[in-house]
Amino acid sequence: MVSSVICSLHIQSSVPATPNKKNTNIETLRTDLLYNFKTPFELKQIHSHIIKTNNNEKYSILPLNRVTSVCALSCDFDYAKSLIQRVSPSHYDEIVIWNSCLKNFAEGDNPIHALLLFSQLRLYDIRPDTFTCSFVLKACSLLSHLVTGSLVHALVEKLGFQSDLFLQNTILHMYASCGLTHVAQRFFDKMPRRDVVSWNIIITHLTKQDQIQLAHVLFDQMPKRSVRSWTAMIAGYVQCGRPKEAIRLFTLMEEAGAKPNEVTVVAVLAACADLGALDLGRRVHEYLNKCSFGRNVRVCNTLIDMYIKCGCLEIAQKVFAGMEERTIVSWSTMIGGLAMHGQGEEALKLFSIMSRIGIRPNGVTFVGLLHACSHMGLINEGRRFFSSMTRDYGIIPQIEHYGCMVDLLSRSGLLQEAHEFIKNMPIKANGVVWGALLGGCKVHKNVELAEEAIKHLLVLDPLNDGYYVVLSNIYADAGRWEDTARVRKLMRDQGVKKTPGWSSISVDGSVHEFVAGDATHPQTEEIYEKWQELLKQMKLRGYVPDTKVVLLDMEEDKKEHVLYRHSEKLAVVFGLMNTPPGTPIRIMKNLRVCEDCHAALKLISDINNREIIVRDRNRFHCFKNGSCSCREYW
DNA sequence: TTAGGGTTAG
Repeated sequence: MVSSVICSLHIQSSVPATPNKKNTNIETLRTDLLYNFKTPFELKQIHSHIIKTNNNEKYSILPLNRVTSVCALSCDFDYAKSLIQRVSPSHYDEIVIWNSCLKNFAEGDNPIHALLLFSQLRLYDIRPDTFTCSFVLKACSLLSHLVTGSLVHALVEKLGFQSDLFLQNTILHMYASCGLTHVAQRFFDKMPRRDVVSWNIIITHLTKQDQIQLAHVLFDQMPKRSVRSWTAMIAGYVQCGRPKEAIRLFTLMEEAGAKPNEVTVVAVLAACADLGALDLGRRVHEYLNKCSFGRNVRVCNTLIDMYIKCGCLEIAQKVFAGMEERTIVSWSTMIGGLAMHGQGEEALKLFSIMSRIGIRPNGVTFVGLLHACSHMGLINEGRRFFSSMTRDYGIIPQIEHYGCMVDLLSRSGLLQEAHEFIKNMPIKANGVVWGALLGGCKVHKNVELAEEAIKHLLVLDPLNDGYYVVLSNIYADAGRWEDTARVRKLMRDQGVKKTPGWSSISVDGSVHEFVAGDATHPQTEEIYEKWQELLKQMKLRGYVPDTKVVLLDMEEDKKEHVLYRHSEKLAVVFGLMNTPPGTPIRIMKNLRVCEDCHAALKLISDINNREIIVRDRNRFHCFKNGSCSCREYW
């Protein structure tokens, strides 16, 4: 291709110089060629053309970035060097040109090229300046390349660049990126001068190392904070699973008058998603509508995730539909969200649309798809997706995918096949995988396999109370009360305590949290009165309390009493009393919904003509007109 | 021509 264009350049040199349309096109071609050569060979062809046509002024428009990039990593370093000197020796310092090339490499797809070029520069005795060091250190940070990083650090000292604060920060960042917390901390402590960037680097690093408390101590000590300082702490709290602290800090940030940017917003929305804090999430959305970054893809992706996890699937769909640009994260979030909300068919439809327009799925997309299949009992479809991910897309299944497959098979009652599947897995099964089998054993009442699953779970995840509870339920279901007692004793012996269940509901911006048997809420009396009223109506419609879910040794009527005070029932009754008729009631729960509450909430939704949306530990249940979106599959 | 932060599975 290039040769033919070179040829046309030769032809052009013989045609009259009168400007015409054809000439302009050939000029464009010439310029294209000058800017688009890809190999040293092509560059040399251009070079020879310049020499042959004696067109020396062309040297001045040779794109230097391209000349250096194309030659730097080939064996033509000498050639590039000589060409740089020819191009414009009076205007440019040679190192500036190499720095520009280093910058492109460090910020490009293969930062290793920056390190290779740097070694060439050293080999040719080209003296680095502060910029050179900074770009190479950036590449070292990206590659966690400690060897070169330390070498450049030593060079910085040797060349006397220690007073350059920019470089000091870059070195600090390099040590942090290489995971050398102690070295980074010592370096930070010894820095003769620090600015807000130095503090931000060390704080961000500590939050990533789960040292959030130490990070907060430094945050409090900072002489001056920037938006990035606030953002680093807020994002740090979200990443280490403390969304409440993240939101508290965001409130302080607003009070301090700092203006959130797109990264702050992503962190805050993620915290809202974790907590189900819809009110704040909505407020952030309103803020976004007035901001320049309201259309940022990552911001929109997190916004979608927030609405999904706060139970507002339709708004999430609207945000998704309105996006100008979508990434695979947008599609995967939406597919997973639909599955979580029991809209499996919609999830699969969205995947077809995505495939049709040529978007390539990733591993997370398949987790969503497999969830969708699992919740709809689409065994063969799930099997097809599982084999397609490797065959068609080269994605190696991870433990999450195996977990989904075991869940799919177990829920459908194919327990033996699920067990075989686990035994044949190329990677070691974890607690989630065996837990999925145990869950299937509960639904399909298979005591023997449940015992096999628990044997593994006691080793893999001995402190997880949920597994003991499920096994105990399985025994209770089979009328094996002695075994139920044995599981409870095992729990006691192992020092495992049942996680107290709680449910929360947000009304007018305040969150009301209820635990089982709650008597602390100011409206307790009214709530229980309303419940008794409701219970009568429910019983008229055939509600029978399912006391087997109560694992305590007590008489039946007492068990009923315990059952009636489950946290989600209290939260729903509170919701009925304190929200306008006809509006949806949104509940968040830390554990899975029990069978009795599930049956009760279906009836309550019908009696009161209310949509009740419950987010439990695993998924959403949307109760409406007496049925649930999970179709009893949970 | 140089420094620091973000999204989906749980």
